[in-house]
Amino acid sequence: MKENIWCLEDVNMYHILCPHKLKDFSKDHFKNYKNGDFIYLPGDISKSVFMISKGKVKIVTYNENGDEVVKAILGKGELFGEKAILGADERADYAIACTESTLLCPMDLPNMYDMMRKNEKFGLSIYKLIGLRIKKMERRFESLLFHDVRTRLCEFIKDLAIENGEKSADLICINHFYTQKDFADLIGTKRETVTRLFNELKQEGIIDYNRKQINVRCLDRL
Amino acid sequence: MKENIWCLEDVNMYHILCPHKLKDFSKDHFKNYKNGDFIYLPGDISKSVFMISKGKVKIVTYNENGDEVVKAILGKGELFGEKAILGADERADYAIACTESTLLCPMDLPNMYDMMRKNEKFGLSIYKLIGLRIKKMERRFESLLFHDVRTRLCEFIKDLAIENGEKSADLICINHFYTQKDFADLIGTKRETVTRLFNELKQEGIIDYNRKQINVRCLDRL
DNA sequence: ATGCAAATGTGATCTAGCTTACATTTTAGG
DNA sequence: CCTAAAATGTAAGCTAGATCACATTTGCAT
Repeated sequence: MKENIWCLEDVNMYHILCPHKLKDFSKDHFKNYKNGDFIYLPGDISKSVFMISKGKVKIVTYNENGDEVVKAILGKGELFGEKAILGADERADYAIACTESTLLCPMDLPNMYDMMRKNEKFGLSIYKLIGLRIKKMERRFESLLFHDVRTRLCEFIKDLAIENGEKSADLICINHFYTQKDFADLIGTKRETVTRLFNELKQEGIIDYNRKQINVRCLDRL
Repeated sequence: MKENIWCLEDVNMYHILCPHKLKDFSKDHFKNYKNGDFIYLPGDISKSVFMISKGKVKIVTYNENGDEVVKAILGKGELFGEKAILGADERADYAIACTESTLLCPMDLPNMYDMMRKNEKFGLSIYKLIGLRIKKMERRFESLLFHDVRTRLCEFIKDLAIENGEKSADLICINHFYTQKDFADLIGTKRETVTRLFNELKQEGIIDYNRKQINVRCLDRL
């Protein structure tokens, strides 16, 4: 339910931020990316923020051992690169389109600031979005501190179900773009453990799954 | 290095934000708190943000098992309750003064917003501060994901040394307000483990310590 | 001063989840 | 259509750090 509220708010954000409704952004165009295209790289100067209009985007870094670590997979209506607003002048990670024809709306920073000053509603929306991001991060952090791996995975799937799930009859169907390695990165564990847990949950009749779908049988047992 | 820069920036913030320099805040006064005083409680409506002018403030929550968990201990020039700016209307944790005569400058939200709109420099400072907070959080998060407990404790002490340490001859002296339980909470481990590690580091001649001081003998071996 | 609660110290288990080490299945690209 | 690479599956063994169970020290309140 908390999630539900957030989710609604997210949608709201999209309507407010979506440049179709914001003539001031008329200069900016939507940009199309193919699967695998880099949107930005670490070290690039941050001169814009992106709103996803269609498709999925992966945010990725490399840790000190050189392993690739997925930090987030974002979808329609979500903002990224938003640390630019907060004064980061260099990108710190990779943003990679991970769907064919990913449609993004880049929003120019100076423009952005201008709008935030002039348009109260817009400004507040941005704050709220950032606030939401912080809340999410804190939630993840606390989950990492206090919950074991299984609980974390269940929470993650639950969130996915609520945000992207399609309710059909008695089960919720999640179409996603995560590999088991991605799940592992995002909840802070190893791939093998994720595999084990997925099978455990399947055995227990809580979920069914294949590479790109999870079907949740009982949300409340997650 | 990076820490140093952050630290400097923090100080900068203080100069910009400190209400002495901001006549628009003339209505707001400094407020004095005694050791143990509650500044706010979970559920309180968030109508202001606080800047610490003197003393220390503990931010505390209770996890689902009902254990008290320290989330941060903040000092002069640091801001807290700033999630109010980002649209949180209720406080989510406890803020407790933990020094005799803790001096705070509460900054009213409506005022704040007003200023942010009118005064470009002020607005940008706020963004930067929040950006800094996010960066810090991400750093902690990554440390939790990738480093073992000992490394995390060392990083924590190193940060303390750089932020609060006083260099005297060949060692850096840190005067602090943390119990071993606090350290444990903040780096995500248990008190017993912290005790063990403190002694380990002492044995190895890297630090010396007592209840309220840590003397770092070799920063680079931490 | 003294007595009690909080903070610290230390050892003996115990275990979740990492590591390692492969096997199998699926997907993409020439 | 075939092959290599990526993604998944599974099992045995190991280890960092949690837990439990106390002892000791410190500081504060009366």
